[in-house]
This record gives sequence, structure tokens and C-alpha cells, in this order.
Amino acid sequence: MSTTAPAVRRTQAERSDAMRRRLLAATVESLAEDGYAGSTLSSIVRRAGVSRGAQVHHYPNKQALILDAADDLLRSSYRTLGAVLLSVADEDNRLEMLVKATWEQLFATPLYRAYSELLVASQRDPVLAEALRGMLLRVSKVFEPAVEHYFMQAPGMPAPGTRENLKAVFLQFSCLLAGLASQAHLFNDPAYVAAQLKLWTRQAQLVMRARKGVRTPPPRPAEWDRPVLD
Amino acid sequence: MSTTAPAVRRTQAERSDAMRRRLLAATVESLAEDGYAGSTLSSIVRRAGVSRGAQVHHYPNKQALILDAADDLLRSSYRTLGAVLLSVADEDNRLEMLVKATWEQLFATPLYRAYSELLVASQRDPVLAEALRGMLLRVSKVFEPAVEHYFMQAPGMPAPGTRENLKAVFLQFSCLLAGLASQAHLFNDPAYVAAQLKLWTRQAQLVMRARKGVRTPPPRPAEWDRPVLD
DNA sequence: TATGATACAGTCCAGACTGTATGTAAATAA
DNA sequence: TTATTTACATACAGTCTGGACTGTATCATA
Repeated sequence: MSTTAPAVRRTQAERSDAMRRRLLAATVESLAEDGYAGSTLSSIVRRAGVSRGAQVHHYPNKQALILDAADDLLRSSYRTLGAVLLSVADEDNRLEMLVKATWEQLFATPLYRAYSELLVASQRDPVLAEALRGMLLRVSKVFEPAVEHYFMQAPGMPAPGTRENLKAVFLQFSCLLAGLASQAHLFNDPAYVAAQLKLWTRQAQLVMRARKGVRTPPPRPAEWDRPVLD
Repeated sequence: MSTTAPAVRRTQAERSDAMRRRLLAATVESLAEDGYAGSTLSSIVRRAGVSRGAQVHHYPNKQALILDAADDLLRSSYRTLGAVLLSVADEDNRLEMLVKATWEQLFATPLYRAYSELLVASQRDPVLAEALRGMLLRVSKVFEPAVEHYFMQAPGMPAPGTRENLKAVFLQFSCLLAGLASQAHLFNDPAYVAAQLKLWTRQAQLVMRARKGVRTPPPRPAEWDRPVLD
């Protein structure tokens, strides 16, 4: 009667995979809650409920763990963004829903808190900066086709370079969300955020329109459904 | 012939004042260069070229120093913003100049780097958050009258609440700049920032106009010229 | 089943950081 | 001048962190 023995026989790959997942999840959690500097190895392994040895076995040093967590983080955001894009597929007021959903499901989440910690840390860590750069690039590679899939230049806009314009407007959107997210906790009136989202939506509607009759999901790259870990 | 003796007799208040300035300047510098977590008391006093005892004499603990540095930082930004607002006083393309100057002289500076460090730290430090909140409020109390002094709702805009609209558009502006500043180091193409500034300027010009013939400086609150230290 | 590889646990250590305590010089007050 | 407060300097104590190191359990393979 071995009550303690788990007796679940797992393959080495399964064990490693599960352990790495626990460590990465704990790291991202810790980044969001305790910040970059507060995310010590000790606190992370405590949060993950594993030993110090497990961490050192899978990640030779702290930077390796952080980098992998950053990758994990961006991959999650990537998938969340995908869900957001799909969720606004057959709406009438598509832009408004997209704005709202992007804020609520992406920027007003612990995930973005963790990301912003990495962002400021990357100001002084070229390796981390390069990693974030590459990941941002991948995210935009998904977002931009989706934007073109759903939206078009508003008629009568005398703007040259339609495609570039849409991209610029959505880059503006991301900057606005980033700025809002970084300051939102200082606003005593939470309605400010809603008002800002509404304002941008109105402005954007001046230069773009949702394509009519688009009921298919946006282009979905292959790596979309790739598992979180390589 | 006392070669070493400085023999400059200073009053106690002068000594304290000078020392505090050195400490605050070093702290803000350190925040910008080494980040919040990297700004240790040891590194700050080393940067300031003073001893550990000087710091502990003027600031009982780290938080007190950081809080005072935050105050100093916001006060500097406050004055810089004032200079920016005055510098665009008699320009024709006032909005464009204001945008450019605000970016270059405020957000693309080490000062804002330091501020952004405090901003993320304030996510987990309620005291710091409250301090930043109060100081932001003071800054906006200067900025908003200046905005109304220089700009007006564009004619033919069917928007209710002119005053509130202008405020919202400039809050959008500040969020955009904050977002840009937090990510700018990831953009490999520095032209992105310029393009974004241009884009926002164009959009803002749709809803506002520079008042004609305004050649007086914006309202200048009394505390404007108050010295940095109380 | 025997042997080696992999996964994980727990501990130790050198360095760094903050706060404190004590000592000295400079300025003000008496 | 002398006494006393203020400004600064130095030394130290306690805590924490990240990396190294050793030992044990689990899995793969022959």
C-alpha cells in the first residue's frame, strides 16, 4: 500500500516538459506580481513549488530562464491576440469591438504587466531587447495581415500609401495602449481609459472602414497552433 | 599656506542644500542609467561622490530618497514643459512644433527614462504611486490651461464639450508619447517615431486649430519659478 | 538486470545591499 | 571661548541573491 508513491511513469521528455512549464508559468506570474527585480530565482522556484536544483538543471542561469519566459510570454500574447482577432470576426462594429477586446484581453492583463517589466529591463539588457524585438516582429507579422483582412482605407481619404497608413494607425493604437497601460493605475477615474479607447476609435473611423461582408477569419499562419514549447 | 583647506565658510543650510542637490541629481541619473533596481544606495552615493553617511543623514531610508528624487524629477519636467510651451509661443505651425519639442525635450530624454522606471515601480509601491499621482496632477494643471491658451476646437466639429475634448486629445497625446518612449528602443527604424508624431499631428489638426494672433505666453502659475528644493 | 544518463533536491558560499551605530569636523549658540 | 547642535565619514551587522556543488531518484538502454 504505497500511499505516497505517485507511480505515474512518465517519460523523460514529459518530465522535462512539465517542469519547464511550471517554471515558465511561475516566472511570468512573478514578473507580473513581483516585478523584474523582485523575480528572484528563489521566489520563482518557491512559486513553482519546485526545488532550486530543478531550475538550475533546466536553465543554467537566470538570464536563460528570463529569456525563455519572455518567449513564452510573447507566444501567449500571440495566441491571445489570435483569439481576439477571431472573436471580432462577424461583428458589425468591428473596430470598436477590436479595440475593447484588445485592451481587456491583452493590455489590461497580468500578461502585459509582465511584458512591461521586461520592456523596461530591456532598456539596459541588449540581449533581452533583441529577443523582444524579434518576438514583436512575429506578432506584427500576424496582426498586419489581419488588419488588412478586416479593414480598408475610408473612402475619400486623400492619403497616399493606403497599406502603410493602416499599419501606422495600428502602430499608433499599440503605442496608445502601451501608454495607457503604463499609466492606468495612476488614474483615479477608471473612466479615463474607456474614454480614451472611445476617442481613438472615433478618430480611426475617420480614416478606415471595416470591409463589408468579411465573414472569414483572418489569415492564420502555421505557427499559430504550434505548442508553447518548441 | 594651507593648500588643502577649502576655507569656504558655508552656512549649515547651504551645506545641506548643496548635498541634497547632489544626492537628488545622482539619484535621477542613476534611475535613468541603472534602472530602479540598479539604483542602490551605494551606487548613488558613489555617483554623487559623497559618503554613505551623508545620504543617511539627509534621508533616513531609501524610500525617502527615492520619493524626494521623484519630486525633483517631476519638478524638472514641469519646468522643461514650461520651456517647451514658451518656445512654441510665436510659431505658425504651433501644433507641429509643440509635438516635436515635447518629444525631443521631454520624452526622448534621460529624464523620462528615470520617470518610466518610477512608473513601473509604482505599480507595486502604493506610496510612490500616490506621489506620482499628485505630481502628474500638478503638471496637468499647467498643461491644460496652456492648451486652451494656444488651441481651440476646429470649426465644424460636431463635438460636445469642447474643453473636455481638447483635454482628452492631449491626454491621448501623452499616452502616445509614453507608449512610444517605452518601445522606441526596440524599433530598428528611428523614422517610425517621427512618422508617428506626424500622424498624430495630422489627426489632431482635424479636431483643433491654433488660435490666431496669440503671441502672449500661456498662463504661468506662481510655483513655476519656485526653486527646486522647498 | 546492470549500467549509464537524465531529472531533481538540498546546501554552501562569496558578494552585495540596507539599516544602524559610532566617531569626527564644521557651524551655531551661549 | 566654550558648549551644543548639525553635517558628514567609517565600520559593522544582518539579510538576501545567484551560482556552484554534492547527493539521490527516475528513466533509457543493452
